[in-house]
Amino acid sequence: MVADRVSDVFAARDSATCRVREILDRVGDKWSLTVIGELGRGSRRFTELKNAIPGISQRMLTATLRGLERDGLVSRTVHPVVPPRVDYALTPLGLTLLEPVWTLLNWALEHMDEIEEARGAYDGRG
Amino acid sequence: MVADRVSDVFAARDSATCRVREILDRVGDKWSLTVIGELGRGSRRFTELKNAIPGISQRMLTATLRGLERDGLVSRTVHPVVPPRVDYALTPLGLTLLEPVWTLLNWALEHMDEIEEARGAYDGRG
DNA sequence: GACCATGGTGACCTCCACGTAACCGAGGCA
DNA sequence: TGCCTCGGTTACGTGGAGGTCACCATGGTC
Repeated sequence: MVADRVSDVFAARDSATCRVREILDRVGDKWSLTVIGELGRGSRRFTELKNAIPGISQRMLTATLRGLERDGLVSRTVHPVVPPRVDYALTPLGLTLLEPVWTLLNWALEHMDEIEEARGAYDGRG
Repeated sequence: MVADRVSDVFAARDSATCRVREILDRVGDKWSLTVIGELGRGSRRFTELKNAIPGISQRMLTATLRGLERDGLVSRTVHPVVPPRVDYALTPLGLTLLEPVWTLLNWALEHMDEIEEARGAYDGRG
């Protein structure tokens, strides 16, 4: 049963919970997952990312990419030409992240209706 | 390949990305995953949760539980006794969430070292 | 009458994630 | 001499997440 495995891992609170929080802090911000999803489709230039992700500001795209680069999830390649050309891509480590993300995404797609319904019921009760 | 599936889902930006953001907003806050993890081990009373989760304040525990209850992930059972007794447990829907959470947790445990190392290298370069 | 535990609620404050807007430097091009 | 593009950086402002602390109702118990 899945619950048992989860419990076992969660039980080691010092190591596990704090670590999962660290990765949630990384991936749980507003743009990281979207950027990772876009880069999952292939290498992208800065401006390509900006155009592909509606609503993201230049500043936030830079910040998000820096964070992902710092954590070794994304690689940054500068081509010394004019105008500048910078390519971003998922690293091998970044690629391995796609699977857990996909699992979560899939869960969201499968159960969003139930959640929506539960919210309606809860709010209806007051 | 996992990347392809992820990309396909992410490609439907309107439906998928916004939905995964919704679930990340729920699960990505500071305490929800920890509470879910604890409840994954079995039903718990309010005070048991408070004691089991070091650092959480009464107010945040209440808020977190209310949010999870609203989304149908956690059930709340009040026993009309004195002093009050309130039991919290994962709903069937909440139980299904354990698997994707476990996947993410597992990824975190497997790759945290690499991330730590990447951070060190990045910060070292300045 | 005073004190305890339980399961909260509400006022208040702080900090930071995020948004907006302006600016920048190198070179091509007209 | 400007003006363009690309890939940023910097200054500044704001909302909301989350922390702290006080307070509360109930009834048992001493």
